[in-house]
Amino acid sequence: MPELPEVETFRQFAEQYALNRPVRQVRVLTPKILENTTEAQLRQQVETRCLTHTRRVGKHLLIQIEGGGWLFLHFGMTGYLSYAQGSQRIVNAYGNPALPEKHIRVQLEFEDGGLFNFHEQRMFGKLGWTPQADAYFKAKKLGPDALEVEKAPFIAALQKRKGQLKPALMDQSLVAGVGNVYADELLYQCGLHPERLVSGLPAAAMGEVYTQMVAVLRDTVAVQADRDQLPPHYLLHTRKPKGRCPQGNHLLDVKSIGGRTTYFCPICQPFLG
DNA sequence: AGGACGCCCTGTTCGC
DNA sequence: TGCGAACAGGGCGTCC
Repeated sequence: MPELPEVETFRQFAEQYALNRPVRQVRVLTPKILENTTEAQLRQQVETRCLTHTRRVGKHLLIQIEGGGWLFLHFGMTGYLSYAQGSQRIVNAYGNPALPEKHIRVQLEFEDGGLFNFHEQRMFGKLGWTPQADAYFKAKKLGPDALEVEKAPFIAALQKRKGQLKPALMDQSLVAGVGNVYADELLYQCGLHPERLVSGLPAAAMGEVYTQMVAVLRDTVAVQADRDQLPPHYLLHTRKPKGRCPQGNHLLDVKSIGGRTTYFCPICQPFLG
């Protein structure tokens, strides 16, 4: 499930493998993955040119094309990148070399024979071409990136919200990049119940939400989103049915909140008004 | 208008 | 044993 740390890892991967080498050919293996873009348009915009820069806001990755425009990538819940050179040296993103070499939807072949692949099993992801980065982010109604936003504006935005805490944090227009898994993680680290109403939350608690959001996302980016390398007190290690709280061994509770499966510790995250 | 909810999609897991 | 139902979930459309 690519959230901010995974997509940041993809961005770094793209920086390493996809920039500054002329594209010989674009292969669209599954045209349905394209958004607001035809195959012919994509080829016309990318072939013979180099990719020059990357940008990321939340879960959206943009790669600038020499001479104008951007390639945009969204990874849905099963998307990832890979790179292959020759018949050996297959490299996968986010610290997971075991990802299958399957479900390639779009492939860039460089002049030097390198292959840069966009994989997406479940087809929730999208790829396409857009002329302007900022217009793209605006059209997607993205709020500030969760690792760029500062504390005061984050708290101010949260204070305007009603409803439950977890769905608010997952709203990409409030803050971009937090998905289901890291929303559960940061609330666990805060000791806050995911159904807690935002309206009843003191500003100090919102400050703690901010602090843990940034800490969890930074920690995860620092290990290239390889979750096995995260500290043992992280919930995501046991975030599964019959899993137990890493800090107290309590049986985790699981329920659907805002339409998403939510894991939390009923002891460490008690429900308060 | 903001919040709640159903749906898209496909591979895997579960239950009868 | 085998097959169909349930499930996972980011984002968008729809409804109130």
